[in-house]
Amino acid sequence: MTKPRYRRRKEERPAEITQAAMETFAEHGYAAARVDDVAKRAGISKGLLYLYFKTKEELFKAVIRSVVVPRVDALRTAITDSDLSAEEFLRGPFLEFIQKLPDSPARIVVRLLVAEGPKHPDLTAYYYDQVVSSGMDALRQLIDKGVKQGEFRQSRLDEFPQLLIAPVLVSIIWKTLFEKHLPLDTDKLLQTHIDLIVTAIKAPAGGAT
Amino acid sequence: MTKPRYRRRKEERPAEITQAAMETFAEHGYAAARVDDVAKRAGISKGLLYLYFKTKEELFKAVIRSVVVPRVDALRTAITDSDLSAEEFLRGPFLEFIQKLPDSPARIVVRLLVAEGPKHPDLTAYYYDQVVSSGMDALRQLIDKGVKQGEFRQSRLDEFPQLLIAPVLVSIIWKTLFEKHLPLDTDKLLQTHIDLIVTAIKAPAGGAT
DNA sequence: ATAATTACTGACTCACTGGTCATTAAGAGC
DNA sequence: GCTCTTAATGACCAGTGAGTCAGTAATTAT
Repeated sequence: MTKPRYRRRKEERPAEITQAAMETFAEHGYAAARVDDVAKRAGISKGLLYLYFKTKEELFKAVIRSVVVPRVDALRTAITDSDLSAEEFLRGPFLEFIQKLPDSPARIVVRLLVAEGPKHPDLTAYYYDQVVSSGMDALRQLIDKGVKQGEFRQSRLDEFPQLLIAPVLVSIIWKTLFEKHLPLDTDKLLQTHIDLIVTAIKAPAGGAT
Repeated sequence: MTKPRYRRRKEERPAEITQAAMETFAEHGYAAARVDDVAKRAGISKGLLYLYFKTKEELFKAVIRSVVVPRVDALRTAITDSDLSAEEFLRGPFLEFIQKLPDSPARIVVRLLVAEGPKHPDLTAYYYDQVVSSGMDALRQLIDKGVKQGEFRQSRLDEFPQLLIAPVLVSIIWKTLFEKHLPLDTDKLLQTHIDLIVTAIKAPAGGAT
């Protein structure tokens, strides 16, 4: 009755390693995180990790991708599936979506990207294509819809959809740095933000049908 | 006629080293920056650098402080000295101030803080006290003044003054990461933002004198 | 001029960690 | 059971870079 020293689990390893890496990067950042620690956390040897990921940088990219992909899909389907008015969508599903971000792994991604992005141009490009570009398109589309329907007045917001998610960055960075000094009710902050924006761009009363 | 191999310049060294460090950190981030390179850039030996700064971390903190201190003073005096109305102040000096940030060393500070902040609690505390806390106070004061004078309606913006500077973060991070993919007119973005906010909180026509 | 002081140099150490590889053993196939 | 494949190990190597320190030379004091 000798217990085997390990089990072969080819399928599960990559996801487990990625997860372990994310947690380790979250604690120490990319540069200061040791590959050995990632391996330990995943319950494997360093050698095995290098069987699945060629370099530390590859691992890094895999982490980013693993977080980004599902989240983007979620938002995109939410937008296309919905038949709410633009305002209702902003106040409903969109608000909900951004309220989740500050406590999700997105927080770690932001920190990692800001810190390491400039040194990984291909990763930044990937993130830009997958998240930023399509996210902006979706938001612009939403705003334009609101304008066409007469809900919203014409404004320069559709030129800068980034303004809609700016407070998410504030929330994330606040939680990363200042939570201990002064806790921030990010849900309420984001709610307030949406209220302000909608107020600003709402068409004056007496519009179309 | 032998030129001396070096000159003793006790007074100027610290500032020069700090400056060189900021440039080096800007290029590579804190972790990946070599102390040797900072020294070379400052035109001195590594040994001398260690005479002025006990550790790399000390140097890091000195860099942050050197950028932060003058900038905060600038804003604070701007606010207290001005006798403009709240709206005029937002559209004038305040807009000007935040428009300068994305191309100033503040950009580097943000990147460094997001990346390394969690590992340097005392530095984060310092930044919170010197910049965040007093900055928020100043903004809140400004908004309250606007409300008292009847320019602005009561809103939850004074609970979350962060919303006023949120787009600055977007601008900074955009310039750090995505400038090459899609240049961003940050001046116009910030202008748009102020327009929207002012529109949202402006009191309905027919107010006080 | 000479001595005393100290800003400054640069070669060295040493801990650390990313990445390799020879070896081991789990599990599949016969 | 026996053999073969390959998932998995862990000791090792080599590069790197933070921090040290014995010595040097610029400057000041006498």
